Amino acid sequence: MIQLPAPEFSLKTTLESGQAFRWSRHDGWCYGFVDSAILKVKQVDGHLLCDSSDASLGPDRIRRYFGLDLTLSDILSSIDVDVQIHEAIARHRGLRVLRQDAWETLASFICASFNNIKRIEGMIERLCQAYGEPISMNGCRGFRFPRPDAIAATPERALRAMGLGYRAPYLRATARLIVEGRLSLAQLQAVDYDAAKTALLGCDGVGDKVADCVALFGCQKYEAFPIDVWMERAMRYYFRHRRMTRARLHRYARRHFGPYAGYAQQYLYHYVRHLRST
DNA sequence: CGCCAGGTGCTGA
DNA sequence: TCAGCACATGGC
Repeated sequence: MIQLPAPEFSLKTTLESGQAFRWSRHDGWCYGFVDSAILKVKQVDGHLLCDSSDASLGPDRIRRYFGLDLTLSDILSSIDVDVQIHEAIARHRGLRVLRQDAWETLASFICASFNNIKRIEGMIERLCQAYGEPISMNGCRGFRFPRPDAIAATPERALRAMGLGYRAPYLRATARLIVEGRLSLAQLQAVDYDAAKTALLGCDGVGDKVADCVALFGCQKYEAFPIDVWMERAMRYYFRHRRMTRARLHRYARRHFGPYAGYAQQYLYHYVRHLRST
């Protein structure tokens, strides 16, 4: 059992903020995957208690996964530039942007387009059960996220049978791009935001929004600002009487919030999605 | 049943 | 550059 300090952090808010689609909760513990290992984790006071299926998933990677190596208060100060984001921060302080595996993030958000989170979770779970490697921890069984070559080798009709709909050919084509070496996900970690986004836009089924999600959640590009229907709705508040295309909203947001615009996006996204329920 | 969902690709102005 | 449209599917 690993214990690590987790100041300025809310595990629950972070895992429920729509960044990751494979976390679940059973009797007080959160179960999910970090890369290809199962992680069992719970927050107690200012610490995380962790148990992992694989020795390769150590404290360093867990700390990085949850973004605990960054000082949240500094980031939040830098984006706290108007009353809307101020309210979102006040309500959900502790939310952090995850650093997930780039391939899993890319594949997941291709599935996420024009879709709802419940169904996205179901689609991904079926993909894992059908094409991922089985793994178990303390008798708890699960399936790893399928590797690109497994997806690339699967006929389109089989992917459609997983409920992917028209996204099936997109996912397969993108997997092929990676298998054939025409897109290096490792490279995306090293290059800057613009270069990473341009490369991602070369994938089938990847437009501005999905590319920004992958850049932000899978490539640590904190200036990425994904705009989906919820964010468009949220930002309408910023421009009450003007019609704005997503491209214009995107330009504005990046300039307005600065190098951690992605954090602002995630706080605003979570905030507007919970306006009704709280 | 109708509406919505962490949109994209394509077409035509 | 931007608007309009088709695209699959299931949750609510």
